[in-house]
Amino acid sequence: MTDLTLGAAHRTLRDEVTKELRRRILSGELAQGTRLVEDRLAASLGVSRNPVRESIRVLAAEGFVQVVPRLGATVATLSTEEGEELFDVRMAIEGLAARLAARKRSPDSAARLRQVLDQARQAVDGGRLEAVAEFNTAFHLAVGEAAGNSYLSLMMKPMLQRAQWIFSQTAAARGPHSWTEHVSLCEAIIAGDEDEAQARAVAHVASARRSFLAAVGRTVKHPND
Amino acid sequence: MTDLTLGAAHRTLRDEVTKELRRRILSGELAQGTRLVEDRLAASLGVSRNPVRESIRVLAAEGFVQVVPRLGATVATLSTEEGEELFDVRMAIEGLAARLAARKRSPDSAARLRQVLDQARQAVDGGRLEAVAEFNTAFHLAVGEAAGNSYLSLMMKPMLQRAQWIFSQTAAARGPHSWTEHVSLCEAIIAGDEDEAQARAVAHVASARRSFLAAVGRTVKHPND
DNA sequence: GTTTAGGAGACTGTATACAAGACCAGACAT
DNA sequence: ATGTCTGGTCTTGTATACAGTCTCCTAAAC
Repeated sequence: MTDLTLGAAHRTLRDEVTKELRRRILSGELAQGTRLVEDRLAASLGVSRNPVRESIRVLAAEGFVQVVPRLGATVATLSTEEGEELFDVRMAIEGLAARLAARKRSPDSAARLRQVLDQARQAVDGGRLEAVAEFNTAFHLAVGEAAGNSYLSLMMKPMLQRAQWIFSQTAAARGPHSWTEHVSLCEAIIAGDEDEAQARAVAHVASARRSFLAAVGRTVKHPND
Repeated sequence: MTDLTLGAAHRTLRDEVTKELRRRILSGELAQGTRLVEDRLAASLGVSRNPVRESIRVLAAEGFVQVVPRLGATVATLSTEEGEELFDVRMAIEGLAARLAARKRSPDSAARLRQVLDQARQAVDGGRLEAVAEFNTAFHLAVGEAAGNSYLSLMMKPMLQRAQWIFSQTAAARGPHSWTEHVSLCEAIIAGDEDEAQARAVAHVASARRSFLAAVGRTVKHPND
């Protein structure tokens, strides 16, 4: 009898392409505004145009790609203002996520949060910057998962990836304070203190916003407005 | 000189199919859990499978469709708990939207809000229930647009459509109090009173939650403020 | 009676083919 | 020089074709 029909987790080219394109965008390998020509992408990935097209639609729905009918798709552009705007949304969403996570605290989610924090710490110790960014996103997402709200999780995933994108684009690395903020947020959630958890989450995002603005002030000139 | 290269707003089958499938889902024409067979949909819409496939990916990203590789797509199912969970997210998001809209108030957005409210009122007077639902969603979306936050708008559109879906599924029609709540929220935004606007928005969503729970036939509890 | 092998049909995943729109460059007219 | 026509080319939109896999039904074996 077939043994793994459930656990198979089939790999489709479409999913692989989506992951790869998203990775290229988040890493900056595909710069903002880059034209996404289906033929070229398909050739460079060794697949046909169909999986590429479907991936582009998904990335467009997530906000990473802009599509204009008949004119093609480009990597979305992110003005400084749009980057800053995201932090407002994050404070609202992640504040809610932290509050709900504290309310619904469970041994499982606590273990999951600690696990991700530990992976992040190891990445920090190892100086693996790209892994740090990954686990940072994973931690915030784990908070969302701990909230036990499916639509919240659905929303948060692209939102957090977008935040990761913004940081990679602006070269705004977070310092060690980001780590301590994660720890205290994690503790508040595990302790079940809703108000404290929400406050920690909001403060953390506000702190990230300051890092972002500082980095923008350093590195970016303002040719447009 | 070329006359309309910009305003063309090209129609693609993909967009038409996406709109039509979303409409069928929101209207309940496609019930929860319905299998979405690409061949059949393509035939019923008079197109090939490709536009249908791309539409399904988009609807999946928006949360209306669940896709399992190699097994196909189905209309998402919405448990009572998941339906209720959405209201938590809405309170956070729409509260933020109302606050930002009040902060960024402008004659344009005020006119837009009043326009949608007027359309909604006409639909109410005419007893056009499906139009009422449409304009209700449009009003909430207009608040999001008035906030002047592009990512917030991007998030809110599927979220509000999902809310509309939930109401159509549970036959939880909102009474006239929904109308007066809209008006007072609109006024608070135009007046620029951030705290009042946010409070009105949160209260409105809370009111919607009560209608939902009443329709579902469960006792209203107050797990959160 | 229950279980298991196997095969037919159905459906998805992927590739290829064709049609139509958009861009670019050069020719031509004004 | 400016403008606009025209052909060629590139790219997207859509359709079709084929391969792989899943489901389900049937039948044989225990």
